[in-house]
Amino acid sequence: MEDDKVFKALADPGRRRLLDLLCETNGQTLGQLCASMQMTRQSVTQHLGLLEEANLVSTERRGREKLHFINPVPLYEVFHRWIAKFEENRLGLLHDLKQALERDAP
Amino acid sequence: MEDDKVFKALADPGRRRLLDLLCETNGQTLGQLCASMQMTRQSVTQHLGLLEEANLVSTERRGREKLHFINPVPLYEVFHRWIAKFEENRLGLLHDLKQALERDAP
DNA sequence: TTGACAGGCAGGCAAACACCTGCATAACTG
DNA sequence: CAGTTATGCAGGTGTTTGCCTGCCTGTCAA
Repeated sequence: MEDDKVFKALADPGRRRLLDLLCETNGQTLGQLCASMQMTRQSVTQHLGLLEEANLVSTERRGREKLHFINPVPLYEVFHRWIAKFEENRLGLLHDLKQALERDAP
Repeated sequence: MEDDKVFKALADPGRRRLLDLLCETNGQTLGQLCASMQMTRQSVTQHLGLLEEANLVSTERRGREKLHFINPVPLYEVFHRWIAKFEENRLGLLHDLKQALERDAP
């Protein structure tokens, strides 16, 4: 259920770029992020909002500024769960493939 | 550049479900997948098309049937690259966060 | 207090998306 | 061959998305 927000948040190149920027320099203000983003401040705000809803960034107000911090935890959780699932079936998948091919040319 | 297709392909719950189904039983036909999908065959076809463009599934024709096989490799590549990037900066991120907080209340 | 700066909120618009219906094609089966 | 089965293709529709403009609120500094 939460996974969906994470996947959808990562679906946009701009949002992935924002995560990259925060990965390089954490705790940037909205204005700082806008300076690297080639789009309107309002658009950046919207993207950051989605990232925040997906729990990928957390924010903190300091006076009239808003600082943005990256939160990689949901990334780890979602990815590891997925990797684990496919890793687990990896040998099985190869086996199925082999069987399917042999069904064709026994 | 290829990453974008992978992320976009994973953004839809239906497509993630298709990957799940193929993970359970690899090499299913379009019809078999449709039986588990609560949407029109044409919609499923469209989703499978996107998954194929993202190199997450490969197909093979057998007579009038089309078999679908999952390809977890791009998943590993993309995820591992991302995990590595954030993992690498993990301590750095915590450090930045601490500094930002101390800047506020020294 | 006044002006400049940082950000929030509302609405509009075009493109993308997810879903569908309807018809066409290819391949097994009797 | 005729009928059924498995899939392909074209197009149409309602919603979501990404981006914008325009205006409002709150904060700092002279």
